[in-house]
Amino acid sequence: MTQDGRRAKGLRSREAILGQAVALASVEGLGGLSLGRLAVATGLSKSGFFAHWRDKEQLQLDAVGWAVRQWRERVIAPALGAPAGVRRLFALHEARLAFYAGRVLPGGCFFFAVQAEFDDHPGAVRSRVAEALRGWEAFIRRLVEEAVELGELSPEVNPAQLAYEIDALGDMVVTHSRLLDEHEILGHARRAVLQRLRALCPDPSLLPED
Amino acid sequence: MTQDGRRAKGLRSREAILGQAVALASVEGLGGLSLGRLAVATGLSKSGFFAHWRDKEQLQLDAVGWAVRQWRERVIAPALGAPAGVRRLFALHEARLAFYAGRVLPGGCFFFAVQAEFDDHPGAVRSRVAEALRGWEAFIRRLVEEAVELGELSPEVNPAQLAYEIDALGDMVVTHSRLLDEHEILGHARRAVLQRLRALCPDPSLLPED
DNA sequence: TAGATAAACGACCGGTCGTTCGTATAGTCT
DNA sequence: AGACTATACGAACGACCGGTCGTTTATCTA
Repeated sequence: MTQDGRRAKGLRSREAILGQAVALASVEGLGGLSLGRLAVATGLSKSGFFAHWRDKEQLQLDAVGWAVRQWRERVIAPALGAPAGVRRLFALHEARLAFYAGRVLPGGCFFFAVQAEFDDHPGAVRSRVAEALRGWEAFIRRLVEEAVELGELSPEVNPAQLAYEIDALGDMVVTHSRLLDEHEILGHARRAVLQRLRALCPDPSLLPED
Repeated sequence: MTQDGRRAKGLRSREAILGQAVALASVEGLGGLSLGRLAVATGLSKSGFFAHWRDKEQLQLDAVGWAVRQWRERVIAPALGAPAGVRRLFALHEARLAFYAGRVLPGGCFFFAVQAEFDDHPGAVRSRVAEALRGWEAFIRRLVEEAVELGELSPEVNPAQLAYEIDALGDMVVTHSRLLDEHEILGHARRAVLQRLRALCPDPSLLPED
């Protein structure tokens, strides 16, 4: 319980480095993440890293963990502020779009970049990323099921199917908004999910019209 | 017009190399595409490449061009075999899913990998990729407009909006099918577009039920 | 105060990267 | 036959990569 100034400083360093690493990886990917450049970005020396992580893979794994926490705080938590049901489902979609539009990460989305990079590279990092993705899909599915149970979505809805649709319509914003017209793409992504939910909702007045 | 055996051989080499490059880049990305590994995969020497391309960027640009041609042959052309309208639109979606499911490229999709990689890296490659993406989106949009003109889609349909949805629902298959259950994801992607089109189509019998 | 410990550093290693250069070979043209 | 040219090669380069090592500095503990 004694407060060790040394360990506290180390913890601060780790957190700062992981934040930078996630931001950098959202642009360059976890593989293109060079320890040298990361050192420059954090004002530390390259060799100093190995006091905190055994090798690059450990840093990558911790970066995934850090990104999961960030996603929970910036996307999931805000959505949980909305009332359960179809409104919470749409709030989740909007929170995600806001995360992208707000340029929280310079590359848009850590997970998108890392999924595209590691889907064909078996290993510990891929396993963690797949686990995070499964958790995310399961979370959306649960919100769908909640909405069905509350009678706010048609009972004929297939939760896994709708979860895939919502996720896909949001995911594609990351690259397309950077290669095409950002404002237009964000509008398409928002309206696509909104109209889909309104069509399935017995009481569309729960959701904005447009 | 005289057939030069030397140039013919060079052309064959270039085509073989570009095919390998596109396949490799669908896994590693265009940046992670190492000339050394590419040389081994094609049975040539690394230095021999520079007889064909000034530098790596030229090779990358040609690889994008090759991938565009491949996409036209393997996805767009088959779809054009279907009658214009909503059936052609769905045939396009199915041809794309077949391209992924058939493992034509080991990484699933060249464009997906390259878009994720270059959306934040300005330069000639990014410009070409963005141009290819604009062309692809415009193509889907045109098929939507055709279907509307033929009365096979509700006149209230926003073509750009629907094109985004179809593209997004197909795009996300690339990573998700590799990180989750492939068969399930393919089913979600297929059914999502199918049901969306059937709901907008005055004569749903034009499309399969499921 | 002396010893232990954690954080961070500079110098350096072997390996791979993209690229250059000089050269050999084989097909084409005059 | 001789000049020319496209293809391809081996050797070598400078830059950068992930990672190791020994050391210094600051802090905590006995």
